Amino acid sequence: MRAKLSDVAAAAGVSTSTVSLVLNDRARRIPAATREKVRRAAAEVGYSPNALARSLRTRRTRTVGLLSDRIATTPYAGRLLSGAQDVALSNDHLVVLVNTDGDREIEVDAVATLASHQVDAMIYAAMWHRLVPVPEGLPPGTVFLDCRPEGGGFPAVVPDDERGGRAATEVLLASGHRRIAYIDADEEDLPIASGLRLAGYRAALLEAGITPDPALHVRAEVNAAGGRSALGRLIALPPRQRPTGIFCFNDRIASGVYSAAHRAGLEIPRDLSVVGYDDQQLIAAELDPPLTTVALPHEAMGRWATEVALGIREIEKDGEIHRMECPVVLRSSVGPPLTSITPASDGPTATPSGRTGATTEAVPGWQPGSEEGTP
Amino acid sequence: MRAKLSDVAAAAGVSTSTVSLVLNDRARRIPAATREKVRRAAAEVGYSPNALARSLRTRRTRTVGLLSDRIATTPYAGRLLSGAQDVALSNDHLVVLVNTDGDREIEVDAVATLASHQVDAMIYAAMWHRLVPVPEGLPPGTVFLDCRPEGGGFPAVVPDDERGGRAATEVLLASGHRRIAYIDADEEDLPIASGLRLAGYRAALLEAGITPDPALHVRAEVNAAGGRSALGRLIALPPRQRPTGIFCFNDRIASGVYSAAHRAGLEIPRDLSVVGYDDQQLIAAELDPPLTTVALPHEAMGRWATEVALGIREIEKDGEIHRMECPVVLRSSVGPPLTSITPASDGPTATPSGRTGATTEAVPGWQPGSEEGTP
DNA sequence: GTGAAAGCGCTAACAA
DNA sequence: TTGTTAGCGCTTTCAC
Repeated sequence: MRAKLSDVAAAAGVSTSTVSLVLNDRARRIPAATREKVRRAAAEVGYSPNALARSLRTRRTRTVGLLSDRIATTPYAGRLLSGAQDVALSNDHLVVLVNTDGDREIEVDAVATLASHQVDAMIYAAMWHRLVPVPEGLPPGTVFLDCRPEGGGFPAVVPDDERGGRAATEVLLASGHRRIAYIDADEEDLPIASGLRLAGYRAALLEAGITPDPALHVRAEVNAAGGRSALGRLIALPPRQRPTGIFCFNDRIASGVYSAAHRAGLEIPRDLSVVGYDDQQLIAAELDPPLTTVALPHEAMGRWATEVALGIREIEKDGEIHRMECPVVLRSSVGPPLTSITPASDGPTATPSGRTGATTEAVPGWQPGSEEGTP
Repeated sequence: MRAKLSDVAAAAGVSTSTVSLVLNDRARRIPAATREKVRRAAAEVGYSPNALARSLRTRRTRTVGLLSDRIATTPYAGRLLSGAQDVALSNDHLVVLVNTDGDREIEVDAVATLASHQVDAMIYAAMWHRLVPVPEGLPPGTVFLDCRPEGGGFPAVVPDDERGGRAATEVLLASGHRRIAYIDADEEDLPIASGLRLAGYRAALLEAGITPDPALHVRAEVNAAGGRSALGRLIALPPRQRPTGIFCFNDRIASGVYSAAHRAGLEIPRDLSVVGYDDQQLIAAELDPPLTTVALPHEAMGRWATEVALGIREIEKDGEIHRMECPVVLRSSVGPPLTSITPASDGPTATPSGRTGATTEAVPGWQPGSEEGTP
C-alpha cells in the first residue's frame, strides 16, 4: 500500500498534524528544521497524499464537472474543453467529463453522479449555441457554456453571433461590395445563431445605407452540398441582382460555394468574395484561397465558463448571459467587387473567363450583379 | 448540508448499516418490508451518497484518468474521448481528463494528481500514432491509446496503418489501376503512420505483381497546399509515368489533390481516382465527389483502451500492442482508370476537357500515364 | 435480521 | 512549537 501521512510522521518522528501542516504549507509557526525533516521523510517513504481523504475532510474536491451534450461529432469540442481544462488545471482543479450524447436520462444521472462525487463546480456545455432545458437537479451556480438555459437563472456564455454576422458583412462592405448575399442555415436546430447572424447582416447593410434584398437571403443545408446548391440559385438570379460578395452561415457552406464557383468559372476573390463563419481549421485555412471567416471563440468561452464556475471571475448580474466576441479572421477570400475595381492588373474588368468543358453547369455569361448583362 | 446515511437511518428508524446494505443491494437477508421502508426514507430526505466517503472506505473511486497530449488541435480527440467515455459510463465510471499539451512537466504532475485522486485506471492517449516516452510515475497497467510506450511494458492500442495502407491501395487496384501514386507525409513527427502506410502500399502493389515506381512515391506537407503541390509534381511526370490513381497520406492532402486536379481540368474519378486516409468528416464527406478514404478507428480504440484499463477485456500477452483495423470508407472518388474503361457515356475516352482561363497551371495535354501522350 | 463499532487517510480545533 | 483528538460519511465485520 502507498505511504500515508502517519508513515511520514513516524519516519520523521513527529505527529501527523505537524506533517499535514508542513506539507500543506500552513507551517508558518514551525521551524525550518522540522519542516526540512518532514519533507525529507515524506520523500523517503514516497508519500503521496490521498485526495479522497483530504476532500472528505475539507469538503472541497478541487474538481469541476463538465457535462456536455456531445463531444464527438463536432470538431469544436476540443477548444471548448481545452479552454476549460486549462483554467481548471492552472487553478489546481481536475475536470471530470461526462458526455451525455444529448440523452436526457443520462444527463440527469450524470448530474447526480457528479454531485455525489462532490465536484466543486459544474459546467453544462452544448456544442453549439442553443437553448437547452435545465436538467433536473442541476446545482445552482452551474455555468452554461455555448448555450442558454431555458428560463434563465444561471450564468451563461455564448458567442455574440449578431455582432459576428455584422462583422462578416462589414468586411464585405469595407471592400466595396453593395450586393451581398447571406446563405443562411436551413436547419430547425440552429435557430439562435442563424437568426442572430441574419440580424447582424441586416443591421450592417442598413447602416451602410443598403436595403437588404430578400432575393439575396437564401437558405441552405449547412454543408458543402448546401453551399453548392445555394450558389447555383444565386447565379441563376438576373445579372443585375447577383451578389458580388457572399456571407455564409458557416465554413462548410462556404467550401461548397468555393467548389461551385470554381466549376462555374468564377475565381475567388476576383469574381466573387466569400466570408464564412466558424473558422474551422480543416476548412477555412485549407481552402484555396484561404477563407476569411468569423471565428467562434470556443477556447475563450471555455475559459470564461470555468473561471465563473470556479469563482475566479466575478459576474455582474446573476443569471445574465455573457456574449463573447467572435473575431474576424482575415484571409484571402475577399477582394473588391469587379465593378468597382480600377482596371485590374491581370485582365479586363468585365466578363471573367468562361471555361469550356466544365462538368457541371457553366455560367459563361456570369457577371457581377451591378454590371448590366452583356448584350 | 445534504442528507447523509445517518439521516436516512434516523428517518427509517434503523441503523446505518441496514441502510447501507439496502441501498447497495447487498440486502439479501433483509426483509422486503425493511427495504421498502429504507428506500422510502431515503427518497424522503433526499439522500444522495457521498462518493468520497464511500471510496475512502472501499478503495475504489470508479473513475478513470485520461491523460492526453493534446485534445484541442485535432478533430480526432472527440471520437477517442467519446469511445472511452462511453465504456466508462456504461461501467459506472467517470472519466477525469487531463490535457498536458505535450508538456512533460505537466504530465508528471498530472500523473501524480490523478494517482492522488485514486483513479482506478489510467489511460495515456496521444492524438496520433506515435512513440511516446513513459511519464515518470505512471502506474503499471496504464493503457496507451493511439501511441506506443517507449520500451514497452504497457498494453497499447494503435491503428493498423500498414493494413490500412494496403487496403487503400487495394481499392485502387481493384478498380483496375496499375499506376498508383502515394503522396506520403513529409513530416518528421509522423514516422510510424507514414512508414506503415507506405509499407502497406508497397505490399499491395507487389502482391498485384506491380513493382513500386519510386517516382510515384512523393512527399508533401500534410495539408491541402501539400496535396496541391504534390499533384503538380505528379502531373509534371512524363505522360507514361503519370498515375491514374493516388493514395494520399491523409484527407487534407487529398483535398489539395482535388482542387489542383480541378484546376488542371481533371475530373475525379473519371480522370483520376483518389483515396485518402483519416475519414475526416469535414473533408472526406464534403468533397465533391465524396472521398473514398480509410477511417482511423478512434472510437474503437478509445473503447478498447478503456475496456482493458477497467479490466473488462482480457489481453493476451502483457505489454503487447493491439492493432486496430482501419476500415475503408467507400465513397465516390475511385473509378476505373480512363485507359481501361469502355467508351464513356459522356464523351470520348481520351483527352479530358482542358479549360481555358484557368487561373493556375492548366495541363491541357494531361492524360493518364499508360496512354502515350498525344503527339 | 439488525446494530455497534471500527476505521479508510486526512485536517483542524484545542491542549499542552 | 507540537501533539491529541475528534470527526468528514461511508462500509463491513462481528455480535446479538
